[in-house]
Amino acid sequence: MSDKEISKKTRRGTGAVTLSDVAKLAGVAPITASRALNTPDVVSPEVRQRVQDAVSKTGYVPNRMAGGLASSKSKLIAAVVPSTVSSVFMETIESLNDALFDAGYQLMLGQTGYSDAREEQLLEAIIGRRPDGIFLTGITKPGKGRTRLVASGIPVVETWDLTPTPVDMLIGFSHSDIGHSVASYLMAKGYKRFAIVSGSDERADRRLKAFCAAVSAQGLADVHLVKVGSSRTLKQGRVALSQILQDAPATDAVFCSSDLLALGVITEARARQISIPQQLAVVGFGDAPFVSDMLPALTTVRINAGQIGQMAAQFLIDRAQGRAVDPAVVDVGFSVIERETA
Amino acid sequence: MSDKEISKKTRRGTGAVTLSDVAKLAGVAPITASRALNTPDVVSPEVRQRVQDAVSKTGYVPNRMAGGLASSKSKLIAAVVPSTVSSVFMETIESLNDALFDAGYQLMLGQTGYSDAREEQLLEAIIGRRPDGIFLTGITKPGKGRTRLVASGIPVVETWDLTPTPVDMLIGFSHSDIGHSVASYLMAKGYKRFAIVSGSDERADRRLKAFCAAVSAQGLADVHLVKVGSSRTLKQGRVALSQILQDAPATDAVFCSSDLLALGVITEARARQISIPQQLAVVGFGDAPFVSDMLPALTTVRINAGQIGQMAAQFLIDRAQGRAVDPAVVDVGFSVIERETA
DNA sequence: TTGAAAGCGCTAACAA
DNA sequence: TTGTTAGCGCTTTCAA
Repeated sequence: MSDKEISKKTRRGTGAVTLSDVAKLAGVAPITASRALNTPDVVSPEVRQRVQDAVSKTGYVPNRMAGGLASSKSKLIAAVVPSTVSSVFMETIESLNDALFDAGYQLMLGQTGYSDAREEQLLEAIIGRRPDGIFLTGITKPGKGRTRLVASGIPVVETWDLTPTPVDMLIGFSHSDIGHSVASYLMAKGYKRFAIVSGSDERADRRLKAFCAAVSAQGLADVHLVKVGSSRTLKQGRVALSQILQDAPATDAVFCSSDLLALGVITEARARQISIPQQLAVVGFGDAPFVSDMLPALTTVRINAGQIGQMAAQFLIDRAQGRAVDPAVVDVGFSVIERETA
Repeated sequence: MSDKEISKKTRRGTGAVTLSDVAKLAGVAPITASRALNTPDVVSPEVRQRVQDAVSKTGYVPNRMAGGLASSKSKLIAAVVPSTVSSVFMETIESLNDALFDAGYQLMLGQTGYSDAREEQLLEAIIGRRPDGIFLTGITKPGKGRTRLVASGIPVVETWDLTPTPVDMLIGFSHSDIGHSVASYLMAKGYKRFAIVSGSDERADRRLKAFCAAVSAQGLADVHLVKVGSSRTLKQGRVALSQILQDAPATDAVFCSSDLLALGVITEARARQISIPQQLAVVGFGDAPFVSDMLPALTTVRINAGQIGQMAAQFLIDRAQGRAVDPAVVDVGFSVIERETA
């Protein structure tokens, strides 16, 4: 009716049901309808009911963009992972997402593909959404991205690593300690000639360096190193073992930077009738859900990925709701899980 | 300065740099700054430069929530998966996300944990964000969720299955055809007594039924069925084979509803010195990246998961930008990949 | 090519 | 407990 009259310079919305529509139907002011939905206890039971009915009748779904703009609370948390298919990180994301959803938050997921340029773009896109928190896999290197992140004032939790200079909160573990522990573990078992099969990322490098340092501290021979790409497939593990056997045939223990690589090494060993762990020991990294039931069961480094996700969710939610988080730096540790391959 | 004067009843924003700040610094109206950023060619080069400089100087990051509210375009796409750790779906999500990001869209990820109630909640939360498109894993059952989805008017692409009654767009393949094809494949190889190890989801059930139908059409013995939970671990595959050997020892071929289950069956067979494929054939589902390099290499059903993600992104973006998508229903098919286990 | 005005749908602040 | 008013930060519409 009145549509025609105000046709001049009137912008129509999407036609979707708005809070005003609901309020009108319930015979209250929009703000009262808002309260009936968001803070029900502050509204009389009768009004609450009328609003509820109006919501049901109209099929109203609140527009969170508008709510977010008005309240400066997006109820959105962004997470950045190198890759989505790698299940090591996704275990964390799964528990993060679960915990967030239960608290009424949505997850935005971005993947960097291990590219710094992409990470930079991604961070800008994320900040543009004004999320209430940001989950990062790994540590942020100094640079434009980090500066923007700090400038945004958005709560950030870095994970999966340790650093003396976190952007904000931190939940991780020491990769150096892992390298050291695995080396010690293997040396204690009497292994003497080591090889490492490693993906090319910075954290794996730190495990590797500590491993080598521990080995040379005992006066043992240099560690033979095989680098694979960032994809870390079973196939690469197989190829790596072939190279090791060719270039360093005396190798009696291999430390792999992922369980899948370890599985590849084991597979290749089986193809060549090399017995594990008698002739060759293998240690993985990650403790993927299936490696405990493999044959032979994989000795590996266990990270409590689910715990990282849960804690991160808690930290982020606490901060989003104005509570302090203390301590804001947590070392969740790791454990070397002894099974059959070493 | 003037802050003090308007202190009464003035709501202050987050203190972040806004478009107005940039505009002021560039000496233009806000709308001109907006145009300089969003439609640069419609603005004079000189003004464009001034605005760019102001952006750099201030570190301005546009508030997409505000932009979205004003333009009714959120540049957000939501995706729903049953679980995040299962890499079958994540391969699709990865390519979906890549394609979306390149087009300036962000991905919101929700997981249902295979629960209908949760899916319902999730859908409501998603619609509240007014995404420009929704990616769904599987087919939406009639119900409140589906009704809301249709009512929202948001472009939807259902995937990973086929149905004569899609909500909107559809990219999938026939699970019945898969069951039938695998049965035919195995029977052609001379296998006669079949078992199925299946997760409890509706799509696996359809593969299973078609498999059984094809088998009984040839007058062969009933298919022995082992159901596992929704988690589908390697361990469950091992347990399943134990059960099969006990309850149906004459079984000569097993069709598993996931590659990981198949890996479990193979592992258990190895533990029991059952030779594959001589004594027992095994077929998986999914063609996970590592199964081709296993020993023995897994015969499985390949789904082009990456293609599904890419197409879905294209469909959703096209529709979000007002272009029609035709055809809106695509069968991407599947293939039975013959390797060593069958 | 630039700008003024209005409003997207909601909530914070204040008042009653 | 309820309502009024004024924005949140941006883009659409219309006018120059």
